[in-house]
Amino acid sequence: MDESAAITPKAPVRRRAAKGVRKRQLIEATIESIAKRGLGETTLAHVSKAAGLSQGIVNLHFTSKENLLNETLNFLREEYDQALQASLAKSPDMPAPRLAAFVRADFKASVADVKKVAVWFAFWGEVKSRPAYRKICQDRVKGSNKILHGLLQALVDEGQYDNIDIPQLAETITSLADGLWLNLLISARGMKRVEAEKIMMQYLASVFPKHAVAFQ
Amino acid sequence: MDESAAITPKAPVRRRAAKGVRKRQLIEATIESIAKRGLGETTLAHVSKAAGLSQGIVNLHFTSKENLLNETLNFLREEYDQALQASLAKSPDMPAPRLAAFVRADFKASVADVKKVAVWFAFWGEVKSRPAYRKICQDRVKGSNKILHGLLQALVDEGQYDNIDIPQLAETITSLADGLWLNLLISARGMKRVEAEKIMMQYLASVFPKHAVAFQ
DNA sequence: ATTGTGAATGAACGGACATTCATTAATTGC
DNA sequence: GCAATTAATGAATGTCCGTTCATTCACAAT
Repeated sequence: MDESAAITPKAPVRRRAAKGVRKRQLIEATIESIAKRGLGETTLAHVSKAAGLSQGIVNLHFTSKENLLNETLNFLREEYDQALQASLAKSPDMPAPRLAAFVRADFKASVADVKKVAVWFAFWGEVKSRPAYRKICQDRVKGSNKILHGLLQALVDEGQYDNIDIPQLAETITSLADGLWLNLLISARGMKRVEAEKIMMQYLASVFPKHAVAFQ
Repeated sequence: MDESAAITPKAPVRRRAAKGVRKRQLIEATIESIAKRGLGETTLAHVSKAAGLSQGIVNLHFTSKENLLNETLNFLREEYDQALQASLAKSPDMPAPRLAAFVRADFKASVADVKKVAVWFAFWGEVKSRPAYRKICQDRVKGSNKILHGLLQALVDEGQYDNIDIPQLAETITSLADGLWLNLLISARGMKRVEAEKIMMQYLASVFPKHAVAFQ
């Protein structure tokens, strides 16, 4: 909470650190700040202070604020991708459980916590006017969409489902997931991750009734 | 496009106008600016210039920028409500067509055009850190959710549908609608309103198969 | 120890922006 | 017509914030 407490207390303050370490540290401070104050109110002073470092530090490592924000969004995207891959890697190699693992990734605690979701929305809110943000957001969807298509195709084949328009179904699934994220953020009586996940699963069970057990 | 062209050309520039007229004019200029530049880059100079008025005009009518933004979001909410009411008013008085009218309202040209959606997302992006925004957004959902529950109940009764969890279904429908809006905003190969609407209808037809005709 | 290197600092700078307010001008009531 | 009223202006003000850069400091090589 208090952003001046970010310095490791006992250990003699390491004044020098590897580039990668600092950049990551600053990106995480940025995420914190955006979640707490919003994109508009986030200043470099906030970020550097939260990281326990000095004024000019962001410009040193990222050249500009704009750059820091781009890299922050990119970090979020990579983190999302990795969570997705990890979720898939753990699932048994069958279409239905894999699809379940795919959508569950969206609601894992590390991905769908309110802070992270708030930051995603902060960037989405500027997508229209910032091509750089739009590009990164599109890349996220493009990557996961490709996987999703594969999973859906496999499942349709396995279950001999008829009349399923895969591209359209994929859009529905991603849209529903994103909309549930908004719910997580806004909902008055605090919709929870598990509840969102349940809604998602219920939907998949209805589309693929023969595999309903996989979506419980 | 060019924001200096907002003055009505021939008519002798009316220097004075009713309070309500000016406020509305400024709110519309704000929406334009947010859609074009984003919330973060929107300045009072942009807004007043786009309205063809002077520097201090926003402070005169809204006291502060914060106030202007709150009222802009509120305007959007009211406009959304009215579009919903209008859509319902035109529909025949039967559950299925009414439900169709309800969701179609979300994808009417006046409501779901890219500009407006961009502005919604701009505000959603700050919801976490701005209680005032959150409140207004919650109110929007609360209002439409109440109507939605009624429609779903009526339709379930009429169609004798079993095993339908109405609150959960309502969440699914609103979430899907919001997610489709995000798609409208981000999607590379420009998802269109009609396409989003089709996805929505398809979903409803699958939930209420006996009334599928109403959702075409 | 001495020196070279580059990470880190933080005071200073300049531009942008919200807000203020004295002034101007249109409109209304008398 | 003549105040009185109030919308509107726009230059001025003060604050905030991103960026710069001369300086300091930690560390490694020699």
